[in-house]
Amino acid sequence: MSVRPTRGEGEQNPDPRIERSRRVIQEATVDELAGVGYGGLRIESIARRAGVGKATIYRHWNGKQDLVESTLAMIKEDMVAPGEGTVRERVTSILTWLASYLTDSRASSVMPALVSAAQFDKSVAQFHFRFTSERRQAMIDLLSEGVQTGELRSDLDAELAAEMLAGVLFYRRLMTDRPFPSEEVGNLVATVLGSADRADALTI
Amino acid sequence: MSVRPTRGEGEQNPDPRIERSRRVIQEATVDELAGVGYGGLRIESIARRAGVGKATIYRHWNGKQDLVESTLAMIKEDMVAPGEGTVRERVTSILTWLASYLTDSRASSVMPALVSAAQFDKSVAQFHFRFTSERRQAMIDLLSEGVQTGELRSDLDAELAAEMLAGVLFYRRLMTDRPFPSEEVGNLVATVLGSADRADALTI
Amino acid sequence: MSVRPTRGEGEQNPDPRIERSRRVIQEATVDELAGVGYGGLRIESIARRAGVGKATIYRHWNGKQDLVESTLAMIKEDMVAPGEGTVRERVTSILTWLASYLTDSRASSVMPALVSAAQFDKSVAQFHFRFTSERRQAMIDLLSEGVQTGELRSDLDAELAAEMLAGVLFYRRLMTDRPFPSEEVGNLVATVLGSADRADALTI
Amino acid sequence: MSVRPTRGEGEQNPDPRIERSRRVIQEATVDELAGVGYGGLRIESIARRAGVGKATIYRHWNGKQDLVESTLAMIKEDMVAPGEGTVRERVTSILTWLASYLTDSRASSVMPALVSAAQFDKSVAQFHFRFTSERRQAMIDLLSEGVQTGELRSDLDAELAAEMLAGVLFYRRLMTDRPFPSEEVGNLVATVLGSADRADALTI
DNA sequence: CGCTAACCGAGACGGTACGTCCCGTCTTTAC
DNA sequence: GTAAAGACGGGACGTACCGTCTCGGTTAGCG
Repeated sequence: MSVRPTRGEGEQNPDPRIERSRRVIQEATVDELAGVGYGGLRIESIARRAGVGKATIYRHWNGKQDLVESTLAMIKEDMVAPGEGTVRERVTSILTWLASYLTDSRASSVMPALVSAAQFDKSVAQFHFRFTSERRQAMIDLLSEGVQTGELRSDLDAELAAEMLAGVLFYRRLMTDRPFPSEEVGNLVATVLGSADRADALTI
Repeated sequence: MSVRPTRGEGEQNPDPRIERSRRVIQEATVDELAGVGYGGLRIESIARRAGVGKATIYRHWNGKQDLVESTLAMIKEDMVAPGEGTVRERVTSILTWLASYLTDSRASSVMPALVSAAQFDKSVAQFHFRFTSERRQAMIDLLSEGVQTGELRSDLDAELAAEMLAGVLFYRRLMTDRPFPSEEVGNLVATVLGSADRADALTI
Repeated sequence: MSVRPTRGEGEQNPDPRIERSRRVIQEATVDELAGVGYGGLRIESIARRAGVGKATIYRHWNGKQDLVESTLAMIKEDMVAPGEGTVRERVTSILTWLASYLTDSRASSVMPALVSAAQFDKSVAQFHFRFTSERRQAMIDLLSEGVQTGELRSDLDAELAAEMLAGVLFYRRLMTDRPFPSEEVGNLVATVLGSADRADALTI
Repeated sequence: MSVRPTRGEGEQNPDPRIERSRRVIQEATVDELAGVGYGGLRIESIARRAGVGKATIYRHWNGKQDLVESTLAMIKEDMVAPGEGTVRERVTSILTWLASYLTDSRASSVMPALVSAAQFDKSVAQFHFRFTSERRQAMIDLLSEGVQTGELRSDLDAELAAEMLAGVLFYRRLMTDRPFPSEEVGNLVATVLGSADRADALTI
């Protein structure tokens, strides 16, 4: 947890320098994370890049871990809204976003750092696993909805399907040097959920 | 590349102290990696744990990266042989091993470290991706064999299926705190390849 | 020089808060100086002890050096008036006061700090040497008066005698852990000036 | 006390780098002390001036105080031997050396720093007072010898005379900007001990 | 079997980054 | 306008490791 968490809406005007410091430091942190990863992160580099004193970082966060956690939480805010349409369309939309997020986004380069840090840092782990869990649950809910409405075949294991869909994307991002291209998401969805025009005949 | 690469079989007797030093240092490295990850790795800790001088490590490897790479290559040797039986059985056997490898093995705890290091270290990346690729290709070959012999349905996309199978396991290991249990590998295989007794009716 | 020097008597009423701030800050400064010396002086400690904001100190003084200088000048005001009686009595009286000043006074504990600071700080040096010089000149004048009136022997070197008298006291204060006891001042004066009853026989 | 005190004669060859490091660091320390005093001393400045890593200083000393103490002890070694001749000649010789030491010597500029530090630092105090005491005792012994041999008048208070002699020199060094010139030492000695050719007529 | 060269542990070295403390400046809010 | 509170950029603190180096003390295996 950061020393001084983002304030609630009801509070008075704080010193605007605080806002500014937190912002420039987090921006520098994202850049550094993307460039050298969690392990290579240097507080002094962040301070230098942000043009602040090292003490200013420690004034707002308790250390590298705290800073990274809070910065990742900030990035998470950028997450897409679900969208509209059939379940199949919404699933495709979410996965397309995820694929491009893992392919292009500056923020995505912190994912490997996060995966690694989560193994050895309790609080990073909590953040990482909770965040993943939320994303996954949203997908499971969506798939369950499709099963209930009959759009998806009735014997679909929503949980396993969700893990296969996400699994392929993360496998390609983390274990290979060829991230899953967003153009092929349609193909992946068709494979896991069955193609739309033969939905009645499909088994997975 | 290590300063003194593992010798081929044809070489003369080296000083046995060298052999011993390399061994105890790599053992200590595995223990440290499992305990604190790649980022937390300290050469001095390894030296202390191995009971050797720091210089002895640098005498045999060029640094942390070189040492870790060579140590991981050593671990890789432990990889299972394919086994026998039907394609479905062999696939299940490999995945069961992989699941338990990712769940239990001391060595598995270096996987997250490897994932992270691969992003920022060219040579670790090369090692990591090549190793993954070999594993994946073996699986693809196996699935293709199944398609050709008619054991698996003809429209199976071997590559995508391989990525789904492995993807679920790695997703669970890297992105969640509940690694995929080896007991459920049969279920996973049935879902992706279709259950054996209805193989003719399955589409993936 | 302090930013806002102590006002002369003719000035308008200043904000009484200013007067109060200056006072409590200087009191805290004396306490800190006595406690940790010039080198260990911390502006933040003074502010905390005085119960004022750090900025308040900088509003009235330009920094540590300025604050200390102005504080020492304040202490100096406490200096004794010469007194009355024979020259020998007045000399004894002044030295007795000086001995007890160097032995007991809270303020005396800043003397070593002053000695040290004078070597490296031009303005502290000016203050320190001027103050010492005034004290010394008063003593020389007094001794010269004694020589002229015939109370002291005619070949007395007033300047050297003054330095011997003060020298012993300061030597004991600064160079040993046994300050010169005020009870023995009579003995010292007798040694340097000759004992009163044999004044005609004495040579120094 | 320094972490690794100067070794005894019987020991084996140590790493010669240790000797060298201690030397260049102490040389740099003397220079810095002379330049900025004890209060202004910066470990990083010493390290920079000596061309060593900061850690090397902490490898050999426990901190600023320890380093300064050990450095002053080193300087003390340079102290003159008593010399020969009559007591009066030897006293004059010692004081002449002390006067020039306090006037010229690079090392003398650490004296004010020492005086100040002794007030607030127990171990510096011990060193400072002990050193002063040894010097003073040597002078007292010398004067006592003169009294016993009849070279000096019998009613001389050796202790007080020693303090007057040293007192004048230190008073001039520490309390004024005009250190006592070594050429006038003869005059001072004559005043305190009586001039040689009228020794029988002298008091004090 | 003894010599010599390689290998070893130990740890000093010049560095870099850590997280903490204080400096002197600057900004805000309360009175 | 003055004050308390405290954020800010800067820089030194003392610690922990880095990767390099030097040192004697083994130990191997060739002569």
